Amino acid sequence: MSTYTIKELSKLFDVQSSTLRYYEDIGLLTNVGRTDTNQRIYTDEHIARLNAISCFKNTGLPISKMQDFFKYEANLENNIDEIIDLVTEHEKNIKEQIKKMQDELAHIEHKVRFYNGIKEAIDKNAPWPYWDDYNI
Amino acid sequence: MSTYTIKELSKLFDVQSSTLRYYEDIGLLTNVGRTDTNQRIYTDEHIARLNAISCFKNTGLPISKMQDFFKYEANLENNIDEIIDLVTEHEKNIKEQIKKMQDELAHIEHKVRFYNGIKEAIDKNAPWPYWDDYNI
DNA sequence: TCTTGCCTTAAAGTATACTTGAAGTATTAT
DNA sequence: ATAATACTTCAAGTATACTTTAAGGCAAGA
Repeated sequence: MSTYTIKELSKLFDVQSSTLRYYEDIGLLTNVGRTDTNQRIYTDEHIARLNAISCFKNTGLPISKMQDFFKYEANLENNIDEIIDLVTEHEKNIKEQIKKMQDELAHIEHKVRFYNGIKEAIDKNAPWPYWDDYNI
Repeated sequence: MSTYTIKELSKLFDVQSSTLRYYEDIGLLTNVGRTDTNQRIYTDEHIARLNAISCFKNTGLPISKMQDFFKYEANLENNIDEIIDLVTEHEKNIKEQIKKMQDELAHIEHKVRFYNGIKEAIDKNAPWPYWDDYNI
């Protein structure tokens, strides 16, 4: 089983060392070992944790929910319903977010086409496309 | 051309009145009219603005970029390249966000299946599924 | 007319998620 | 050995995006 220094994890996950200390302070990272000179040692357990944190973060799960999640996970038998609720609700949220982003992407793509149309008109000294077409 | 009170816009866009005042303070809403007793009056121009703000917000564009966008839009002839850059980069960001969310959704769906498997095992008093399967 | 409730400004406060600073100890390269 | 860099704790600071408070003016129903 491998071990890692704070700097190694920092590079692996592209987070600052201070963020790793912060995650430990607030209970997202637990059971962090120490060298005889008090420096943190992480293990593959922490790699797995940080993969989960990264996934949760990328999908907009707030830290408070992550704290709940890892607390539930530490005592899964007694919190299985709570953890299922948490991940199921988060799954639903992600699907809604994706749908919303896809809808809004269409609007942004429209804006990109619209302003490129304006630029062409400016370059050719031609009249601008109608603004009526803009606010769809 | 219709006009709207702050309360009407607040309800239409599901934002607090204070947020509409804040958006005006920081330049996201401009040319807001007043009644003879100093109360704000909005027009369809502001409806269009708030649709754009809402779209940008839903797709994670920071307010500082929105400020740039509306400043460019107010003087489009001289800022057409800047506004095209802004919306094109934002389009790219949204696409990346959607892709990332779709990838991470697969992980969350895996967690949902995994914890439901645990729950079934608990309910049946059966042994738990292997943790090896968990960290994919 | 009174009361309730919405409007106004300006400044201060809040929530979330870190980040930085200070002071001190430890490690690494020359 | 010495200098530069990295580690430690703990508290305070920062960034973003609002939200609330205070103190007062305006408005609509009983």
